[in-house]
Amino acid sequence: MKRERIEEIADLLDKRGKLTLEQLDEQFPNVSQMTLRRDLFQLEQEGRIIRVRGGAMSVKEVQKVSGEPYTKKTTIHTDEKIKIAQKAASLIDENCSLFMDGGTTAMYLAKEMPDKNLHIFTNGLAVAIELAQKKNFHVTMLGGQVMKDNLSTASPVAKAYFDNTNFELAIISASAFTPENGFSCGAQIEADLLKLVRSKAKATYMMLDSSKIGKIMPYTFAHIEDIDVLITDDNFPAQLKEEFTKRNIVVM
Amino acid sequence: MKRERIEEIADLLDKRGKLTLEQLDEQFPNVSQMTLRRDLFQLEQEGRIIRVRGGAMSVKEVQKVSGEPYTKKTTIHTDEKIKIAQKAASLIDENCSLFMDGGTTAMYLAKEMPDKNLHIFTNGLAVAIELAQKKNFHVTMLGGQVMKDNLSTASPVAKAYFDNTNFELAIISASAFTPENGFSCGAQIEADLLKLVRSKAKATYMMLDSSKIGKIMPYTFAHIEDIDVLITDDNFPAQLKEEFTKRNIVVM
DNA sequence: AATTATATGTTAATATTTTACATGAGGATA
DNA sequence: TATCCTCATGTAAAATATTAACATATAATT
Repeated sequence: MKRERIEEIADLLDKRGKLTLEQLDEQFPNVSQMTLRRDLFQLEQEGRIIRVRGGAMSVKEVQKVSGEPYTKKTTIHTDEKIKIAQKAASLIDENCSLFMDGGTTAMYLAKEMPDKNLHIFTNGLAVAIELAQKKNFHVTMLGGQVMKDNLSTASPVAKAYFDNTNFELAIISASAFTPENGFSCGAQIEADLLKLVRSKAKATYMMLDSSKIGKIMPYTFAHIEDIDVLITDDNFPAQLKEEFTKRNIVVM
Repeated sequence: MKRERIEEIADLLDKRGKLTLEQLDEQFPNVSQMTLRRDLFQLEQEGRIIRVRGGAMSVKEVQKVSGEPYTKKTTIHTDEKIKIAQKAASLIDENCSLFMDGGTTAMYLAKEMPDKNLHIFTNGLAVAIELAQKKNFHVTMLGGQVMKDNLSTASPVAKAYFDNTNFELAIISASAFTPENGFSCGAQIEADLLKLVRSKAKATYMMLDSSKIGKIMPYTFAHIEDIDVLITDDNFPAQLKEEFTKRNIVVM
């Protein structure tokens, strides 16, 4: 009953963003202010809220203030990305070994994935940290030069890693896509890595939100026929979908 | 000059994550607390910090997914570690190539380091992210299995990376130290990596806050005579210092 | 140099938070 | 069931931090 109240407070704070002790007192008339204070203290210990003079605020609220911690992109496509991530997460079986890239969508995927026994390789620093939160994951970080814009690594030496390792699945995403130029990204070294990953994996799942369509980036790392499953959002053009399905590529 | 001070406060907060008014007062002895309060108020208005009882914290700090989480209990040894980090930072020359480990002290060091042209290798995920914030740093992440407790990587394959790379300096820290057992840590694979790093570096600087002294962890990766400089705090026992200096190791 | 406006300092008043101790509810044990 | 124990909660005083109000200084403008 203590725990329930605390969770209720946390929910309320996530919803409202910020609450004064007075407001909390109104919401919970049957306990004293001191108890509420102690609850807030505990939530603070758990890292879920920040106590400020007069009350407390939700950590989530603060995190919202200026969008993604490491990308400047505003969160317009956030909802789509989360949905794509959820779809992708539903495709992952237990006891499998897979590669994830270091992009924003992968970040959401990392959060959505169930905490099952999985071996995961990634070249994303933030993704690796997120994955490391899950008890049952075995996470392997690929080394290499750190790209500051997307906090991923890439290195010609990565090949050395892959020589001893196997994964069934590659779940990756692209910065840009057109039917003619395929899936592309902004760095040569990254493209090389992704090609390598593709060749190593038994299957490649591509996560692509529709905002990427029609854009071209300098380095292509895959063409339509190179992938097995395309995971996208509802705005994906029907005629483009045709292009994939007629090549026996699942679009979802 | 008001603006300058405010920016300085903001920088400091981004670096430290959190500051008490008392700490701020020490940093700015020529203005009154009230002025500092007003500065904090303004920064809060600008959405860059959050004022909490006793002081303030950086929004960036809160936005950080993990790394050095604000959740972690305000460690007593924080101030010592910052001082150690500052000493270490003062030793780093421009245009040099160095290795840093993934520990907490390294995290502080990453924040304290001046944004000069440097090549830095690290096995710490959070450290790499922190280093990537600096424009002039060339950061290379070592790959390997991610250790969840300290967000570092280690791998037998790391050797492959080191074959092609050189660094002059290794700045590392240990989880435990005794004169008999030397510098030790909690994972075999980590010890192996650190030994490798030592052997590869022209000089090894060890950061050790005095709380580590007298503790023993399972895997020793260096003995007293293996290091060149010991960077520690004021509580470092004088007789132990003797042990180092008589071997021509600089203690600072 | 005079006059504003802005920034800073000082202290008292106010509000919040913490501490310390008291009470009560529920659970386990004999 | 009585007793002891632990944990959650309540109360009020004490400690601490914040704000408000006013005084003074500094910089800026004419």
